[in-house]
Amino acid sequence: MKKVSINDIAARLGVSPTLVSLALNGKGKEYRIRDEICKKVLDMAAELNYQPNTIAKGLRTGKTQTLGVIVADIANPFFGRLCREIETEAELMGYKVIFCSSDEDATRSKRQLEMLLQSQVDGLIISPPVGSNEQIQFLADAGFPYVLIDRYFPDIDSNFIIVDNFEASFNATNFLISKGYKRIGFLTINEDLVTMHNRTEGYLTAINNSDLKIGDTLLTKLPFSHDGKDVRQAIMDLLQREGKIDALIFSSSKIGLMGLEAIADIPLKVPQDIAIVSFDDPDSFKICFTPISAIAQPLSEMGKRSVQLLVQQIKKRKKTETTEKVVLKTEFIVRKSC
Amino acid sequence: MKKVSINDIAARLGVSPTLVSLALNGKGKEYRIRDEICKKVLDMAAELNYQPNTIAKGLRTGKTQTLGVIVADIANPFFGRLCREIETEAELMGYKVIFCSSDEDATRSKRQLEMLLQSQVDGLIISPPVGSNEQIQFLADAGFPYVLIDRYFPDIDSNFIIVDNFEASFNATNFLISKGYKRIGFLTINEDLVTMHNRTEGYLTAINNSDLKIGDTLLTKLPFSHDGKDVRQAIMDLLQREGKIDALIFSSSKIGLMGLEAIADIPLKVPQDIAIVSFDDPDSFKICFTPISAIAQPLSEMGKRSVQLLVQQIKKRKKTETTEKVVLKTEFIVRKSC
DNA sequence: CTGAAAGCGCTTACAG
DNA sequence: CTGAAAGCGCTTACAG
Repeated sequence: MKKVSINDIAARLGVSPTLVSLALNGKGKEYRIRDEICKKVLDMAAELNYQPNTIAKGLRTGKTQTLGVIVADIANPFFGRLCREIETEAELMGYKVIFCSSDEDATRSKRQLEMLLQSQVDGLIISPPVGSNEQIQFLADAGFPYVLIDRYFPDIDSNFIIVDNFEASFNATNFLISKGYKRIGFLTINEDLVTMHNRTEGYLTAINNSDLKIGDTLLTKLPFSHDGKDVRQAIMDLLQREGKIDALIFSSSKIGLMGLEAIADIPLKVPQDIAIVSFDDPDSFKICFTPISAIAQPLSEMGKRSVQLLVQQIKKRKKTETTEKVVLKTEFIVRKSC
Repeated sequence: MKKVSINDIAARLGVSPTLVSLALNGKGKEYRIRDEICKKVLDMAAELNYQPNTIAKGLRTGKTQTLGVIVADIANPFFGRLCREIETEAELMGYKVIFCSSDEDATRSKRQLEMLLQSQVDGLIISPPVGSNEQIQFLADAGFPYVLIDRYFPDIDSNFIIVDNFEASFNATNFLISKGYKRIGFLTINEDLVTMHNRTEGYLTAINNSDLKIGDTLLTKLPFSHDGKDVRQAIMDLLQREGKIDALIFSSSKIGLMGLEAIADIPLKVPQDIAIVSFDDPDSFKICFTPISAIAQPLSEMGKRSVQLLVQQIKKRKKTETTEKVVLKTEFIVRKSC
């Protein structure tokens, strides 16, 4: 496959590569190139099936029209759908995207960040793992265009798109309280992510504002690395407390999926034995043994806004002085599980 | 963010860029550069936090260490997990990847293919939509490295990785027959994809080899564009045939998910009212009202093999004369739905 | 209206 | 052992 370049077209036509470049880029008018010549160039390009080499262009212009995205795992339904939204919006705005899954591992994300920077991406959308603070600080200091998504670091001034996790958690907990549930458990992970922290705080605040005298006794934090067995064990523990739980909130779809598998296996009947609410809203919750009430995040808006915010930043020549912090609302979808 | 180049290092050290390039690429020994100089270069690179510009390298060498992937939709659990496997294996082999979702639209995939080619990807992994035959033929004619995945075009000699869809479908149908089900429906889409075709053939062959005298009367093909309502309607139709269906096979997880939602809504009890088997095995099938028996594809192996096969092709300088056609086995996972 | 020249940041013969 | 030069395929002042 011999690739045809701008020079080939120029040679065939006996004109300069400059002219070909100008004509091809629609700058014919601007540079007052004769229409007739312009047309000849376009025709020849079509005839030779000319495909511009975008990396050569990128090297010259310093813009690659490529975005880098780092999320925890593109196979996870939450991030997969988010990535899809990002892809679609990016395509609309003329960007392609390189996706990376960090597995919430700061070492991996650091390697991926370096790779993306070396690939000369124009900007980054990142869901930063615990411990990646310096990586983000580096971007901030360098004035490199980036947008954080799903989480942020309170001590680093960044553009970010998140949802109001505190409120979502607070409302869901209050909903359960209003339904008469007395012993409401909360299952989360022991991480320093603000996202998870805020979800826990929302739950605890609702509990402490209520007449339920349970404090944080039904709050369980799973270790950072956990699997289905750990989740099952945690649920068993909550069931064996004096006055076992009558409702349980999962702080993410990942935990929720594992938790529901355990619950089906124990088995417990939902909502008779236990009421369930989970963060996120993967397809599975709709066809679950009992459809699960869910705190759905506005994935489409999150994806779109993050790309828009990023591209806006890329386009701006001077470093932006003020960062934009977008906090979106979640939607509480009540199904039969409570 | 001033980027530091090989020339900056050379200037600082008073040596030539050639030397720096050689040292940085570990060719010091090969070119008998003094160890001492090599070390100085490496130290200076570290000190200046030098990041090689991979697109400049790509322009010069003709290799970008980038793979292009086109699937139907990265948010679809099947393709999302497949992409994740591809990402991981590609990273291991030193490649980054640009993912595109074609939505099974040949016009979109054509645009994406052009974009990827213009981006100088070293190779492509494609799940080609109906009607994209010429796009694939073009790659084949050009001798461009590519691997098809999940489907292929019988009349184009390509490398591909698929599963044995006929056998999977044949076995699953026979399993239902052996369990005593008499009126086994099959819900698929009216597409010309071999994958879907083979699944249908497997079903029909099993039915026709049996004593069940149903022929293709319980085979329903949905229109190319279908939504939950169409699926629901199709199931209602099958239930209203004289001697309604007692078992139903879904030919993909996408249809399965919509079908199960309809079944929960009608409502039908699984497996009492109807037994269910579905192709693919998303998480949701495990926590479904009744866990669903599934035909699981070896996603990890598919992803890994496709990358390996592709990279092997890229590395080979001469065009490969023989293509490799990999047909993997599926795993039939029996759960409570039948 | 059009072209020659420089340069983006690399690598790779080639020469000495 | 090391450097000068060319070139990958573009774009962009600059000159005429």
